[in-house]
Amino acid sequence: MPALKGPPGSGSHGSPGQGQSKSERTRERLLHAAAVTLSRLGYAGMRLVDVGEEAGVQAPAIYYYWPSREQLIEEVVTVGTVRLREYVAAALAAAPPGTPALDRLDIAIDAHLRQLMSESAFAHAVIRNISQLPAAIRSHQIVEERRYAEIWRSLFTEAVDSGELRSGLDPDLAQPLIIGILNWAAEWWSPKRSSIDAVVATAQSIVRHGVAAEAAGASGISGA
Amino acid sequence: MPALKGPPGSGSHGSPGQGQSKSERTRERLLHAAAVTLSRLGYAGMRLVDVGEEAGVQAPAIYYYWPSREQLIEEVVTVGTVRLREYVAAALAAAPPGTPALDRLDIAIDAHLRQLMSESAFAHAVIRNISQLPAAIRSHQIVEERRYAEIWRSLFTEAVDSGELRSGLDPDLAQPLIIGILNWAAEWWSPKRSSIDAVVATAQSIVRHGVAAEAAGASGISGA
DNA sequence: GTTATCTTTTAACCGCCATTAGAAGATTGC
DNA sequence: GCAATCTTCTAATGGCGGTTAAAAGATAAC
Repeated sequence: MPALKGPPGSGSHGSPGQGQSKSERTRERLLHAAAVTLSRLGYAGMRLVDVGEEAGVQAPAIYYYWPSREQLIEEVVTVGTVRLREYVAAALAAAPPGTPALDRLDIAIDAHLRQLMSESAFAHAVIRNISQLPAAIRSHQIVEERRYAEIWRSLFTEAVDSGELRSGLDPDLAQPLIIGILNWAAEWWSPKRSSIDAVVATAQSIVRHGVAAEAAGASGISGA
Repeated sequence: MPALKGPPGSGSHGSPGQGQSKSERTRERLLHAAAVTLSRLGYAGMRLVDVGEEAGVQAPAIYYYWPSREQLIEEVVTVGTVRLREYVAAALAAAPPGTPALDRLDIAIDAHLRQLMSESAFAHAVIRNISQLPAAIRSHQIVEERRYAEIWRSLFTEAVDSGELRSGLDPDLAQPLIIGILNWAAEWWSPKRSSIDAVVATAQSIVRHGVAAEAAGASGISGA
């Protein structure tokens, strides 16, 4: 009975694959393959054979790293949610203090969209599957998701408090509607269709005008 | 070898269930059950047992009406797309001639959201599954979807031509982004959370301000 | 009330896929 | 280069679920 690896990658997703053991790299390759396959075929449709194929490995090899298919999926969606949250949080944290709420909203939109469209199949896998995931698998993910939602909630709260949000707009409805703009991009966008920059800019423009108080200008932040 | 029913419901989805034979009603019940189950469990996760259970029938009974699981799903997604398109098209057709493009946009948003949130599990099933459906199953659906997309494209074209769309906004990007606001509502909205009317009004408000040319007023049409 | 047809059920069948067992290949320390 | 461990493979196993077969229940016409 070989001692199963604890999850070593849990904190090291900054710079992908250099100074790790072969085993660690295989594990990451499998996790990534699972994310890709999961977003293509869905929760019930993802076969371990597909994952193995995507990673260049036979299916049973997966059991060396995870005790079950369910655990693998659980890690994919948890990692996907965590990375998305951390990416957006980091972008916001990098903004100088005193940045207006609407500019911070632009930053969050930029980060969320980029993470979704280019950075990782993980966020993609989460967004396409949460609604169909058995509750048992979401136990960890759901915690992270709530933490992420909290970021957006506070963005809107800031905007309300500073008077930047158009009055009469319910922030508790506006927020999920705006998220919809971003998340749905995972369904239709492809690099052939347009540049990421163009999508980000258009989304920012629509959202800013869509929620800003009447007086607000149309400017944005620099091109981050 | 009992002659399989041709699809009798193909044109009669206006007023649900009164003057039909028991068989026709069972077929509709099964189709609806399939839509519900499909949106809950996804393409690969939908079991015929679940569909049967939802409809109060044993699974093999399904084969009296459809030759295979795939054909059943194909009908669900096709019907879902057709109904959505027809519902939105009808709402737009009811607008008086000369209605400004942005007001027509409000109408389309209203219709799309209502169809999605209350009218039918069908649109729901489509939206949650298109990306994961095998191409073979989408052959018919995809045609209807293109026709539906054409409605939205022309809405935006009208808005551009009449100068109601904010200049600098790419309508080919704005359109799918706006659709995202609507479709994603299927993921988060529940009747416990808010009224449909509130969601519709908020979405309309965000979209109107989001895409309107600077001079445009914030008014809408009457409440439907 | 009997017969022909329509509808639904129960009881297999069969293939697919997660999982397990156990053997073979790497890898590393010595 | 040899042994211990780590990693991956090939070859079963077992259950689940789509599908088929054939019988049993409705239904309607006469």
